Amino acid sequence: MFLEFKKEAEHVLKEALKKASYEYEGVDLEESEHADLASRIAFSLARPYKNSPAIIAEDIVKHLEIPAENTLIADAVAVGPYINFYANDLFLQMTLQEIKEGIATERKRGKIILEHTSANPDGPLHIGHLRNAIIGDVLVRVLERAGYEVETQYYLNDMGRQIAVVVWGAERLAYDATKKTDHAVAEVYIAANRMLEENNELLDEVGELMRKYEAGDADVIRKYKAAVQKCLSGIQASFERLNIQQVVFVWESEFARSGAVKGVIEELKQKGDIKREGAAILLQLEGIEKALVIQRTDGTSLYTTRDLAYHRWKGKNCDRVIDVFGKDHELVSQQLAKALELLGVKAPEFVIFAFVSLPSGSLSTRAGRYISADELMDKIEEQAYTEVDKRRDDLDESKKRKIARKVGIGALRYDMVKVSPDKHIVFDFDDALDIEKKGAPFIQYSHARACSILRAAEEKGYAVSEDYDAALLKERSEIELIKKLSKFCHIIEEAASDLKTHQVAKSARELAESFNLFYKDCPVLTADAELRKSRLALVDCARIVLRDVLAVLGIEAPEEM
RNA sequence: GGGCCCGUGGCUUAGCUAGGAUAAAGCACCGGCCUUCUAAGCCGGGGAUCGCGGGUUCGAAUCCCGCCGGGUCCGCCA
Repeated sequence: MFLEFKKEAEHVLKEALKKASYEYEGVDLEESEHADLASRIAFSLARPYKNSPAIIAEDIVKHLEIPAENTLIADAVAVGPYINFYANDLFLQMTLQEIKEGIATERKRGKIILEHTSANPDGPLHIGHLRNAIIGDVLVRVLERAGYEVETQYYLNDMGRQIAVVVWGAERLAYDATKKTDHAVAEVYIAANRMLEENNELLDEVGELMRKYEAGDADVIRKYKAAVQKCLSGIQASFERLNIQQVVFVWESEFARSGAVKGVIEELKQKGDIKREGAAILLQLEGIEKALVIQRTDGTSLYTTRDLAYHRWKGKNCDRVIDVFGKDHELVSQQLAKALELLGVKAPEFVIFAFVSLPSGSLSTRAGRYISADELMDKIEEQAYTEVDKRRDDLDESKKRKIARKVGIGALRYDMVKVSPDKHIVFDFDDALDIEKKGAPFIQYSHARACSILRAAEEKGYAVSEDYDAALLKERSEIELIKKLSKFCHIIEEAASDLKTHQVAKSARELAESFNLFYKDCPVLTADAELRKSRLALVDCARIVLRDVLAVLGIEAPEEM
């Protein structure tokens, strides 16, 4: 409902500006701690109209006309240079009504192909991939909630040297059948790398595998598929445990063999600024100093070219392309965008996130220097279990485990998504396992409390009904809570347009905070019958929005904790 | 060497795109609150030259320039 309120305030303010004959660019209407909405427009009018901001604000307010009925605005006043808008009782009432009826998200806004994670299938996901996967997955959920149809893709780099090393290693070493499959693959990969380092002449065999794979040798393809699938099934299991939504795996090799890569190279030769160094082909892109190699001296394709073919295909098959990439892909993504422009295909929108490193340095699967997502999940769930166990010895074992899973994975997801993607993270195990009080468990706890009130109400025969009077909700904490609830759509809209998921995490925490204040201030079950009905309605609305905002974060909402 | 990103209380961060109302939170620390719907909660307290130096502006954490520290990338790896 906040969006409707903002729209109306904007309209009213624009009318006043027109009436007072001010020329303006934007109305500069923002959320504020001092009002429900505040405009700073008087500052920017001060200079052209040679008057103090306070006088101009006063003048604008004089011309302001708030409709007599059917309005969401209670009042608009000039406070010094600021014009402050306040929402009225109808706004509060409509907010609750809208939540109860279900917030409409029927608007169809087109199709998005979003790519995230795309980790090489040479081992398990590690904490770096985790950041990619979680940011990507929350983005998917935000965009879906905002009305887009989203297909999530995982680009599978099966043509690189790493995978060739895995395939080569698998012919000489046995997978450890006792381990999760992706971990078994990593062991072979690490061991194979060591063998190759000690015997450089064996590298030719790896090169031979790569050539045969690109050429389409049936036997080699079979070996590759087996190795990649082995790793993938492990990765997929981790995704499920992390509550990552369904992804479609797109194999890089398909673009190489389908002729799409050749097609891209031919097209770039015609449309681009090409130079040749021997048999290699280089593409000079506008504004980028370094030329992009699009074909090797030996005539084979490169990762970049194949990626270009992939992105051309994506661009043609949806309305928006979004890529969640690590910082190391920043230059590559700029080159990609420029080259796609040459090809006449829309460029992707990039969400670039900074690295996760360990105190000992950067992560490396090949060197075995990483913390796997599985290990982290195991430990955090265990930690969550001891926390549950500490508080709830009345519950049976399976119930405690179930809650611990939700809390542990939730805490992990929240911690990853709460910080801005361009912040570099140095991973600290103790820190990660310190189930932060104001993180996911805090929000989940608020949800559980709301559920608990509703359960107790039902037992006493006080069912939530449509028959309540929102006007009875006059306590400060009640009003604050409703206002927080009203912002849900606004938060989703902002996150969907800025592609900034960490703000959703922050808003979710603030909502939980508001609920906890209400919980403390306003007894529900012991209130008078009429007030009780209103408060029960509010609790139910809070439950719905807390559940929804957690769902957008991909965090499960337990009904008890 | 060049490009891009980050630098905010002891620690982790939000705010920076579109400059404005006392710089906002969490952790840690100190003190208080469970006979009332789950204390994973609530209330109070101390603690910040917003990396440093200039500039623009009536006004700068926010914009511009320089420097320092960290990260990342820089043609035939992916």
